Amino acid sequence: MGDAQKNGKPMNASEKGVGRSSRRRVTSKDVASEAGVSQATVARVFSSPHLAAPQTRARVEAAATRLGYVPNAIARSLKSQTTDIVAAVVPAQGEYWQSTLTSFSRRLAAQGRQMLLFSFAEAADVDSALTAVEQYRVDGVVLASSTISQQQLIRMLRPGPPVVAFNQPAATGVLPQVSVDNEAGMSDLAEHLAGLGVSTVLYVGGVASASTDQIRYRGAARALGGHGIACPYLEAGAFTYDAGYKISAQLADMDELPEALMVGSDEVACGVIDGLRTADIDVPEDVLLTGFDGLPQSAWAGYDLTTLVQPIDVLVDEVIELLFRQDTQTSAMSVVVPGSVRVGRTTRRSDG
Amino acid sequence: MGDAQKNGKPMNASEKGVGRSSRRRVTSKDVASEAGVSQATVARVFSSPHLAAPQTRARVEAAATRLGYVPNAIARSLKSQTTDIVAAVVPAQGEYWQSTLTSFSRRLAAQGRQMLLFSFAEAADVDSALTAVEQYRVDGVVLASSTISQQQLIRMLRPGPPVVAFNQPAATGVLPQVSVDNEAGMSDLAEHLAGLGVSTVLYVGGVASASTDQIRYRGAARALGGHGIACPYLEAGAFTYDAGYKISAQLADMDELPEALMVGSDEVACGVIDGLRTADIDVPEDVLLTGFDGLPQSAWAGYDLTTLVQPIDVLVDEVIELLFRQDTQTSAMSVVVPGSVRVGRTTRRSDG
DNA sequence: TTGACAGATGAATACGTAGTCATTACGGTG
DNA sequence: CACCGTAATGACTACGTATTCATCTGTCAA
Repeated sequence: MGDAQKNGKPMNASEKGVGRSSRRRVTSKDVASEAGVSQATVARVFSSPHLAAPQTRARVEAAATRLGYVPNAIARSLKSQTTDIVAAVVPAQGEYWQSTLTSFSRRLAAQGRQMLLFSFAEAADVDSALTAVEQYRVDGVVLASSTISQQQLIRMLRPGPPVVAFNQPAATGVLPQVSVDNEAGMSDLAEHLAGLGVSTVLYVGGVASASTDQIRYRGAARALGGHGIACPYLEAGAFTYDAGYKISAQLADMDELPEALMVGSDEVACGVIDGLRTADIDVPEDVLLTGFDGLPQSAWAGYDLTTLVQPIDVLVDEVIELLFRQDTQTSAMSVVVPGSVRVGRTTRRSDG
Repeated sequence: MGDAQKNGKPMNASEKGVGRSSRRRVTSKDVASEAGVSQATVARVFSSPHLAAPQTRARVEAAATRLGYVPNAIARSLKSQTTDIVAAVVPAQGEYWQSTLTSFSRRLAAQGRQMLLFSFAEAADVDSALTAVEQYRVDGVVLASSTISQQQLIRMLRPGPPVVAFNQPAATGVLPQVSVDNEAGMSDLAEHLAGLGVSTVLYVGGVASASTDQIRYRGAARALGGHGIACPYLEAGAFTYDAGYKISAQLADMDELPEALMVGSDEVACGVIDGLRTADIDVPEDVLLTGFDGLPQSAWAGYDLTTLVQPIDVLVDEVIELLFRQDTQTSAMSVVVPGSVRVGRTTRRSDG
């Protein structure tokens, strides 16, 4: 009550009613008058505490707590021209992307940044997503998806936040890019098969037009070629379980099965395995099989794929570093991270 | 040159250099002077076009295109006190949440809203996530996770954006909430088993303290009790594949297996199936099994679970509607959506 | 011709914060 | 005691937009 008297001015509008029940959000101004300091001081206490006297800081913090003050990030963003938000443009489908998303989100959170998520089902939706990305002045953009067109990539080159492509080799030279070493990875898997004495191999790709698919196939074909092994290509049509399941019917109809199948992604590989099983073809007894990506499901005992495990946390860290490093010219930089082969049951024949 | 002369003032700082190469973002002011109108008119063309003369609108739009103007959503948010952003607080782990995320994201995008993603690994991270949520003045918050504490829920009750809990029965009465009918769903599965003549059942839960787990178990116990069937509870310890895989060792060690296992989630169920298989126990030959959730993987031929399919799109729509409906008092509203039983191979014995 | 009126536009302002600049107070040095 | 540097703080402004209010133009009816 003493305080109320000390303040000679009549209650102003912002104090009408009990105040507690007001829906209006508390601002730094409110805290200022509550603590008996200026708005500038309140701002300092929250953004650069070392510039405020300890005693003042304590008083302001107490007032802020009392009023339930929470700094307005929107206003801060407008003033500071930085949002602490990173946009992620990611396909709605596919196990792989979903598992990378949360990794991204956590890494960013650890830095005090947030992730604005844009997922798209159709390639056509990418444009509207990019438009939205431009409106929110995010601090960085991660483009993930092998189906984003070259033209859409170029669109992001106009003045704006830094952009990094994720696992999208087609972007090399156009945008800074981070990906696993697709070619070497598939090559390693091929060498593994060759080491097992395999002499006939069929490659089952996802989408032939996707750059990751092309490069992975190249890795397989080259390595096998070095051993005099041919490697025909068969397209599943999508990077999905269903596509793998369906294409397996064609495999089952073949006059003679190859000794091994190299599948372009784990999710497709799981579909292929299950599909073959319905035709009474067992993996690995009747045909060996390799995957790619290292999805959690690929390690499930029901599948236990031999696959190339992508070090997702490393990839994510590289992307973030590339986004926020300031020193060098990163416009055409491409970071390639090696994966590691995990040998599972699908390349282990009981009879050796 | 004529224009330059007309403007008596010398070039100001913002026009230094060639201008084209400047990194500075184009503002409505820039467009205004380019089009020879006021900033207010530019704003009108973009936010309420009907208030501008068609001819003016065309001129402004042309100028905007020429300059590559993109409205600044941050500034708009500050002025309009609305961000068109919805925050989602979601656990980093768990297949289930990942599949709902993209559904959310797409629905929101269709409304011109974006999703700010907050994923947390530890329950302790929830608090920092909620703090961040409060700073960005989002238009709505979706809380998804059975491990968010009551206290954390209550924290969100302070004046702020509307909050809806997703599949979190514990929030009922505290926050508006949307979930699948866990009890009825598990009850339906139990009836299905009872219809098969099963007389001994074991329930394998995820986390006993999670409200979803409790309610699902209750559904199973009640329905089975109605048939005079007991239903002991066993806790896997987490809603993960690994937890299911590990707990299956305990099942394999039992003196006598029950006729059926009711598992609290599909992901755990997959782990249980694979784990039992290593002990040479086959599903469904040696023991029947049901899951819950209707994950994509549960429909994979390798598992083909009998499970309760959650209508995720419906749930998501309900959440969004609850967030943005204005008319009614939604503070204690709880929406429960029925799921549907999908019968798979795991409750089909070849011998009937 | 004049008044009323609607349509179109510009000037000014507010949103909530962070930083620039100016002011004050204070302790130490010559 | 005068001077100066530093710490602490307040007044003020800019960030880019949407909206209110006032102004202006042209049309139509009286």
